[in-house]
Amino acid sequence: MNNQNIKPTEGEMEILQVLWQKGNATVREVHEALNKKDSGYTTTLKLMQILHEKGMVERDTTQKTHIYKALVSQDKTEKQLVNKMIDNVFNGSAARLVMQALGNHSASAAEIDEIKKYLDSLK
Amino acid sequence: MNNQNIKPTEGEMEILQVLWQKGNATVREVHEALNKKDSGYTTTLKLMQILHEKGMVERDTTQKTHIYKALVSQDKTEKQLVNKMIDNVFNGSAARLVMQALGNHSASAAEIDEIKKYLDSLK
DNA sequence: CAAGTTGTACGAATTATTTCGTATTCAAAT
DNA sequence: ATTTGAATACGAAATAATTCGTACAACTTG
Repeated sequence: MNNQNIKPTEGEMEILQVLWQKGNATVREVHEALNKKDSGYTTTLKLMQILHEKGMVERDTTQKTHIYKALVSQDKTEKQLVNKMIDNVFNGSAARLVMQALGNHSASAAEIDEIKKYLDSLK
Repeated sequence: MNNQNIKPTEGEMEILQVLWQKGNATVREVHEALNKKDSGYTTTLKLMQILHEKGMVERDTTQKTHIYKALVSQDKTEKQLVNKMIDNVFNGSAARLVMQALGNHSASAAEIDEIKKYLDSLK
């Protein structure tokens, strides 16, 4: 199996989000984007170092201030997490998850149309 | 807010699943349903006791062998977890989660039809 | 009734995750 | 050059979650 197991923790996930959104960023940028009142700069730093150890991000260390970039793709990571939830929570039924997601967050009419279009494209 | 915060851990979640499916069950029944090779009976027991402490399950202790039953609803719990994922992973977009869930191979043609029907019913 | 079996209770060890304290390095500014 | 500020490194504390060992109670059943 070609299966790289991407399993970011919740804290790691928050950081990856920022990196995906920004493309690349310094620790300070990430830390400020998250602006957590409950944890300090070195916590963010540490988490990013751990992400690096685990091979989920790369960094440019040619300058004093390192620049980080996600190595795992947002798409793959999201798929992993969603699949895990489908298995763990919805007993393997993607449809059940979808309905729960929509029944819920009162998706707008526009969103619903978008999803229908998407469903058609799957055929 | 009337918001009871249901936040089962992954291990707790597995047990709740069995309880929802079976209606009620003994520790042994749950443990066997899960058949984990990597953890013993007392682990399952402990987790179920913790669920009880937290008020997520109730139990009938009139007999020697206790009988457990979920107190939190499957629907509410699923909603919580899905919402959390929408927020944490999909930046608040239910539609993105849905598409990610369906873009997988997890959804069969039949499932997709079912979802479309469901979408129509939402209007 | 004694021995074995099955159950609960629960503290404590283990493992995972997050958070921080502190040392050190580098660069800019006085 | 010295001070100051902003950065990394990293061990270790704090917290959370899982797992287990072991004591003990309650039922078989021989």
